Amino acid sequence: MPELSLSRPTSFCDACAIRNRAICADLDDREIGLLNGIGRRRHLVAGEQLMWEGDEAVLVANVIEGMLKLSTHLSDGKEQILGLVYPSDFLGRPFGETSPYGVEALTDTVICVFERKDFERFARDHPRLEHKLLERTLTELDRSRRWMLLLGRMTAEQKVASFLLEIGERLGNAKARAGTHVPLPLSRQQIADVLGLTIETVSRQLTRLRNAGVIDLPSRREIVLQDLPDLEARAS
Amino acid sequence: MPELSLSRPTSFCDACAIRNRAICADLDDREIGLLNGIGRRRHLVAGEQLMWEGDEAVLVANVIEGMLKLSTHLSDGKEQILGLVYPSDFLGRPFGETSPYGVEALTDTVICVFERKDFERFARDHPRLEHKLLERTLTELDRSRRWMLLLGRMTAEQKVASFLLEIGERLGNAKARAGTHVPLPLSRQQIADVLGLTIETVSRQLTRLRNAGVIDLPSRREIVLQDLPDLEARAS
DNA sequence: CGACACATTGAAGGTTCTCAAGCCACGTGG
DNA sequence: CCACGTGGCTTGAGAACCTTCAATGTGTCG
Repeated sequence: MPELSLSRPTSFCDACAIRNRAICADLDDREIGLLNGIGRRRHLVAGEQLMWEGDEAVLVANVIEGMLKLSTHLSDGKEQILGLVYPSDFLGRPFGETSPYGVEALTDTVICVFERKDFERFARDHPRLEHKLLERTLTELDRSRRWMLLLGRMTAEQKVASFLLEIGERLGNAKARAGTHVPLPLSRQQIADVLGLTIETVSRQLTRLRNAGVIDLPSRREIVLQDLPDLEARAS
Repeated sequence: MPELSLSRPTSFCDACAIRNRAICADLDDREIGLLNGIGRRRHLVAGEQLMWEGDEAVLVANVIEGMLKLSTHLSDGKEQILGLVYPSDFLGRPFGETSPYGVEALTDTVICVFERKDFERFARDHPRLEHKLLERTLTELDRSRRWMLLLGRMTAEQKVASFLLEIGERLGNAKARAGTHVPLPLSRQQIADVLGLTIETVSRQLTRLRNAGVIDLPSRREIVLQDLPDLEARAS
């Protein structure tokens, strides 16, 4: 922890990979210093559960590296993934007592965690932070509503194509181009749980797309988007 | 407009039915006066469209009376209702350029509208209001995510039962009791568009529930919840 | 190499959708 | 007052899509 030996208490945040994209972006040095005082870094390994559905929401976090899922279950055990969380996204439920979903790391992950109460106090004292959080929450609400259209009205093919486009955009670290190699942080079962399908239907749709030359599947955890326009047409 | 003749510029808000439940709840008299200066009341008749999907988002509003729907369409015309908006709810997309959904009144409606730009300026100057808006947006996000579970993983019967319970809670002006008479502000087609089903499936499920004695359907636009525990069991 | 988890493929089945007809409530005009 | 038309809702039959169940295939790690 060489950061702690510095005289200025800025350590983590200065070197933070998402410093300018997360909700902390608008804070000045003094504020960052304060925030740094109540947060700490934490590593999660793939598959590790950070929060459980219905449990008391004790912490919130910024995602620095890696990817997580938010998910909930029906009484018969069927799972629905409610959201995927990417680097620079905010994680957790401030101003609420219990977590309405479970949070699990899909890949090895680094997050910057805060006690929820500490974070709330800080947020109420720093409107610029709260404003950033509001903008982010509004964007997330739009995103989840677009997902409702997918879940309610799309066919299996449209769902899978939409999913591939989304993941391509967010992980192809640029607007997806033809031939983009995309790492796939989800298993087939998890893709099914995102799309409200079964694992078999997802598998069939993927091989259909591969046979049509629209995508390639070099391994279970990689996808190559070969014909973007075609994929977009199928996602319509 | 007798309010304008008063010396204090408080008029509308003082008499507002949702004064203590909307996002304005935490404002003091001076702030309410300012807010009142940039807002105005507007009436909508059932079926009237307030905003169109994809259009520039020029206004935001508080709902005072009545009910509205947020909806979006697939290219082939299929509609998905993304949310129902009740009295005291906030309406619109602040801090965004275009509206990601259309807004239409389901019943005759009274709203308190603001130019989006005016509202944003006011919000940034009044952190207490922005905080209220944040809490509301977080709650709305939770709600829309719960709806994702419904859309992705529930059977038609579970969807219809869940819908009836939700509407019973929000319109039965109390925690729903057995025998509660619930007005139904949606047509069968609109219910289908909320649940991601077809009108025929909704109709069949409703008659199944009626035949089972769980509900009664005195008219097309009324529902009586007769056996709450049974309905809850079917919604599980 | 063998065991295991995960993924693919196939065949059968079911729930929901589609298409079509009939029903009901309501309003209008004869 | 009743016939009639209209729009919304219900009901039925058949088809489609996705699921379920089951077997086979593939990659990874000891």
